Amino acid sequence: MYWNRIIDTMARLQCEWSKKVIKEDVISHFKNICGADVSFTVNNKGIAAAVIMGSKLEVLEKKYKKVELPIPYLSGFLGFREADAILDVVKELEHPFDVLMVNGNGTLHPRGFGLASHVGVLLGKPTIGITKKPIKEAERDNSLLKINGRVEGKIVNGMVVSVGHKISLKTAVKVVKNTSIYKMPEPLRQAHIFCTEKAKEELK
DNA sequence: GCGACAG
DNA sequence: ATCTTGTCGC
Repeated sequence: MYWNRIIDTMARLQCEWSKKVIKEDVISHFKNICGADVSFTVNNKGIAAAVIMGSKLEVLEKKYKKVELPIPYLSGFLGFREADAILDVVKELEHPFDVLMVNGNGTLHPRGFGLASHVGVLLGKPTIGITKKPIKEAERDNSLLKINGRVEGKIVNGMVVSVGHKISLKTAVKVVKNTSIYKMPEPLRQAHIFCTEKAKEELK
């Protein structure tokens, strides 16, 4: 009964908060890069992990934390499921970082406020959204991805890249290219490996 | 019941 | 996301 109203409320908040997203570069040089991801165990519990890498893609710091996911997965509302978990673990990091990479969309989203933007606005730092496949509402135009007729994402090496916050799409693409060895930027890949490993340990 | 889905 | 091996292709 209340579920439809919850969804309406979340959608309204996304529209409102999307106005806060800055789709321009606020810094020009990216030294330390953070990747954060969440793996699930059971009953909406999971492990959030964050990894910081330096300019030569060396690991500077790794952190993980047990988390609870407040709502089930629902396309278009991933931010309300995972953003707090990611913020919790990222805030425990001691090293500084210039940009955060997240497994999800940024402005390539029906209401311009995917997980990466959600995390970015709440954190107040530059974020980049990266996914393996475009969100269903996206329209493809060669390597460009449009939502509501506007270019908000780009396909790079099979990955979908979009602006999370405080960065331009052009720069976001550049950062992703510079940090990719495999088909996923290293900070995100390491964070993913780390949290799935910890999630499996949790199941023992 | 089946397929589809940003994860 | 997660359950899960080998296999085809570059």
